[in-house]
Amino acid sequence: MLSMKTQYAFKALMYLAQKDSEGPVLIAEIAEKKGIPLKFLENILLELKKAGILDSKKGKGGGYFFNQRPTDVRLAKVMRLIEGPIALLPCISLNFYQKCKNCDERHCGLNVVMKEVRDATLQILESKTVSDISKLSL
Amino acid sequence: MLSMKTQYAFKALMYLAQKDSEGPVLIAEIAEKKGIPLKFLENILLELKKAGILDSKKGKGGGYFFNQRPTDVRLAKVMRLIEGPIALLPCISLNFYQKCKNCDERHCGLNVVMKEVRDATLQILESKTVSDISKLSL
DNA sequence: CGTATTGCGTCTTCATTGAAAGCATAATAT
DNA sequence: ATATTATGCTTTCAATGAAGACGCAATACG
Repeated sequence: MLSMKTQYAFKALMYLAQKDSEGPVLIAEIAEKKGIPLKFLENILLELKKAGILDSKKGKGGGYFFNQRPTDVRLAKVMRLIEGPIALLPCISLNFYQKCKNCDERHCGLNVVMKEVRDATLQILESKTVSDISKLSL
Repeated sequence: MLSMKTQYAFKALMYLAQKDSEGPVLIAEIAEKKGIPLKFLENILLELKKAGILDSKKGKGGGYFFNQRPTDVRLAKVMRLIEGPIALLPCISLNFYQKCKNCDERHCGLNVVMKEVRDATLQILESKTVSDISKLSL
């Protein structure tokens, strides 16, 4: 199951994508419309900014907006950034690999099956973008 | 990512499946061979027993063994039992459904994509059994 | 200017869960 | 009876999730 943080991140990104042409959006507006605790949302948006996905502007008329185009932000990227590994086991993860103890990966049936799951999941999350899911929500 | 508990559960089941014909297996033996903390493993095996997957015998010559046949224990069942929901969002889960706030599920793009992920994952985890993964490990 | 607006940074808190460890009890084979 | 082994119950300890408080920094606009 995804953490609240990740779910909030996706919701915020969808909201921003829908308002993409309208200039900076207030954190408070996103928080209210999407039912996200304000301070928590600040952290999330900041993380997305540091990763180069969003940008922000301070002061009056400020707020958050996309730095990259929503059509370029793949869901897998957001997942890895906020949630961490996509694979179900550390010994399978492409970006967060860790060897597992007492287990020869070349002869581990669990490894084989979980790789199948990872590949199926990745195929979906790498092919869909924030723009895709925001458009599905109209 | 799966919890340690779930990873241990799978490893223990694989070990038991490989020794299926040799009578009860000691908790201590599984713990040692698979590098699992003894007391933690006790809890896990007990849970698997209460779910009807395993059975145990006390006293000398006792230990754990399969109640159901390993070919009948689907990975999805173990996952749901030990880990919880397989879906990435509560509003998608078949067995642990919860409505999500501030989100109309019929018009949520995130919902659509995460359902695809769930279905792809389920197709694999429902079709593979403990017997399958234990045989892959020889 | 300076003042209101808005994001940024840091620190603290609080509850939940993960991951065990300890110890006493119950069943079984011999 | 006794040794062996599983079971039950309680507690602990660390990490993480999920926030809340408060002050600082940048910007627009008059």
